[in-house]
Amino acid sequence: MPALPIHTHLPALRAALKEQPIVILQAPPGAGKSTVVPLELLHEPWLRGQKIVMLEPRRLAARAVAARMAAQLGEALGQTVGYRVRFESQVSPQTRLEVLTEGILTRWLQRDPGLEGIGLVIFDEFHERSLESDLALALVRQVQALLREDLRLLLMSATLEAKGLSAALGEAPVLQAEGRQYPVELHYLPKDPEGPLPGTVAAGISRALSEARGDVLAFLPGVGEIARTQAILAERHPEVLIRPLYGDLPLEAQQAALLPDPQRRKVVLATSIAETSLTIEGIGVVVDSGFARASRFDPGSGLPRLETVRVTRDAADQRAGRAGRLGPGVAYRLWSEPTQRGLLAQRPPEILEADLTPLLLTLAAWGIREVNELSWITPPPPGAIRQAQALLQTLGALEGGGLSPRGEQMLEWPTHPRIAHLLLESRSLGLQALAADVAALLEERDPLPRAAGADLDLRVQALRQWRAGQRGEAGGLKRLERLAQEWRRRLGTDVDNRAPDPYATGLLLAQAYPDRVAQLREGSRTRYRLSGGRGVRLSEEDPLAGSGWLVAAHLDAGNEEGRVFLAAPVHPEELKPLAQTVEAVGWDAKAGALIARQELRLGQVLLESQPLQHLSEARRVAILLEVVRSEGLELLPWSEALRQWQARVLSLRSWRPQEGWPEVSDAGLLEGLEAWLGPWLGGISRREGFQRLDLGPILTGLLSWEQQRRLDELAPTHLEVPSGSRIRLTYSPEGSPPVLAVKLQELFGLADTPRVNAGRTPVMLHLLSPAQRPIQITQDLRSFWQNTYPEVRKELRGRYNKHPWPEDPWSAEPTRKTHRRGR
DNA sequence: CTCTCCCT
Repeated sequence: MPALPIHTHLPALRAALKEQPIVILQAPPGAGKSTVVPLELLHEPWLRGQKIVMLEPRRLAARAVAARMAAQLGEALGQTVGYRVRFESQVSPQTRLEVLTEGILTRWLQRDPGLEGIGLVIFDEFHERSLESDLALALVRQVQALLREDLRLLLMSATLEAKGLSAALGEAPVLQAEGRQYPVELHYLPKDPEGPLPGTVAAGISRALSEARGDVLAFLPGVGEIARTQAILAERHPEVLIRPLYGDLPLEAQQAALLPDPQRRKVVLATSIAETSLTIEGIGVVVDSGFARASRFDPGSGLPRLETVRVTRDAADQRAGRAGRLGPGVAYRLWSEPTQRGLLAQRPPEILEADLTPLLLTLAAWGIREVNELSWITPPPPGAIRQAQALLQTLGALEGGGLSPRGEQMLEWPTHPRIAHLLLESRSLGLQALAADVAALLEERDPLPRAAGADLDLRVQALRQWRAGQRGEAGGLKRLERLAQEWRRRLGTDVDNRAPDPYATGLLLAQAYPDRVAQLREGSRTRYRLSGGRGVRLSEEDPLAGSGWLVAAHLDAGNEEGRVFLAAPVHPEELKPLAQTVEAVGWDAKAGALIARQELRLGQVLLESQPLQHLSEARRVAILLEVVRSEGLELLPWSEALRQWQARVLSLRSWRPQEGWPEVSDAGLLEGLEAWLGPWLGGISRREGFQRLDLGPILTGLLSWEQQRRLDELAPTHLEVPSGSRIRLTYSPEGSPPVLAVKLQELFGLADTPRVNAGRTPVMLHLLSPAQRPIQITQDLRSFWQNTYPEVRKELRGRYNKHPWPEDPWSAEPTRKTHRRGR
């Protein structure tokens, strides 16, 4: 075995693992850690003959690493060294070292939480911080703490963040190994470029072609930029071979980009797929646009959103490192040095940006109610947790905070909970064969070009036609069929190659995506509203445009409106079993009317609505009372007399606090609304109905007979004055003395201020002129006659000469008339 | 104008 840098660190690593439950090995790419370390540890005494498991983030890597190690032992795969990825494994009873993709371990743990027979779990490429590796680590650490103190964990990481990681893991020891990478000379731009990216990258590539040697690898964010850059370069450098490279490219085209061309110099225009997943031979120069596309889960809508973001420092280093695999290389970074200093060190761990539905289902199966029962390096964010819980609830996977029987069934299917639910439901719908095809298509890359539009049914057709015999390699259909075959096997169903029913496809999609049922908006052919609440759009040319109802499987949350990439039409009647019957009962404030409808709803989307047959009186009254509470007592038909009644009762309440007069202020009435108003609301269903209430008797009912009698006696509505007039009193709710507004002439002969409240409360006299103008306000009539009247008389006598102004008011005849017509 | 990558 050739000596790799890692070999010098092996004694320290052995010693650390002997003592420590968790060890971190930091080694850059090329140090040989993935293939050397597991084999070297296989015979450690502390393993006590138990197996080693190593986790890889990608299937390709799991197979390749296992194969390299088997070759080093001179064995076939599946002897001492084996691997497992979904639906594929090479292991035997002799296997002592198993390389797994990360998710496989999580599934193992469900069945065997003690990890029996395993002595060491190695996390390779841990710095990538995939959702699965964070979850696997959290679970395995709990196993270690509760059941398996002897279990050892080794985290292998390529980046320099080992210190922070160590701190998060109880000061786990960190070993650092050197890499075996050739130096890469870095070039920055004097300032950040402006204008469209393809032009900038094309210029960078021209410079790389003239200044450096070897093939060129350029990193761009996505397919659009790659195509535009290719167009510019093809004109400028006809002598160079240009190859695009991205995940959606057919396999043959990908391979063409990987191999060197013997005749021509090659430029590969790649997405971030070439950072780690694919290695290109013969690259001498890297040109890095500095941008990448990243998917972020939007917890608000439950939809992913694709964003163009600046690369992080570790990604930029990884990109540049691609030029230093065979010899010293060069990398052109198309940004400035100040910008470089501002780059984020690493991408945020996936757990912060991903859909957490699968994670939450796993946790529920693990019996975890509260995510922080586990030790996380980065705890999952609350918004995404809530969204995942809501979705699992909708899919019927949860029950009383734990896993439901359906949730348990879902876990038996190695796929996203949405798709597991679709597969399970296909049985009762009698659509198993179609479900197998649909599930495969939902998981894999789209076999058709984007121009084909969003119709999922076209994909089912393509898969079925391919299967029926007109086979070619195009579009990864073979891969799709392998997957579909697995689902058919598990569903116990046969191939069906007939033309599919697009509405059946839509019905299946609705099982997986009940939150993505889309109803066409009125007056539009492309704009839809999702049951989950968001607005989404199809492209104008899409053959599905104009369909009234769709279920969207793949979409992008977008900014204001989302975009649909994959969908199928659906009959709304077929959605009824998924929908919820909701009683829409309440008050439409705008229309001023009671609403009582029974609605069949799928989230925000209304399937059906009909008047509610039985609205209980209690509910109706409760709603109406709430309306009064929110709109106020002014909704009721108050008259001046009733407001006075209210003020009279309140006056007595304040004058005679011991007597138990009721609290009939507006606030008090609102407080006790149910009791006094509730029984009268029977027939009301519109705002006008309140105005037809007979409020007088309703309010009077608040007083006992005795109180009603005493009210009239103690706080009469009117008083008779010497002239014989019955004059209205005006009470105030605060209980200040009631006002008696009366023409002065009507009081002649009266010595003292009239009183109410059994003689205890003198009224407030507003003495008026014959023209009803106030002359004086007083509670002391005697003093008025004595002190003020002579002056008033002098002043007004001339002006109102038809009225009597006797010198002696004490003995004058009271009158409401003028002189002449006086008796 | 506008779909990165990966996985049970």
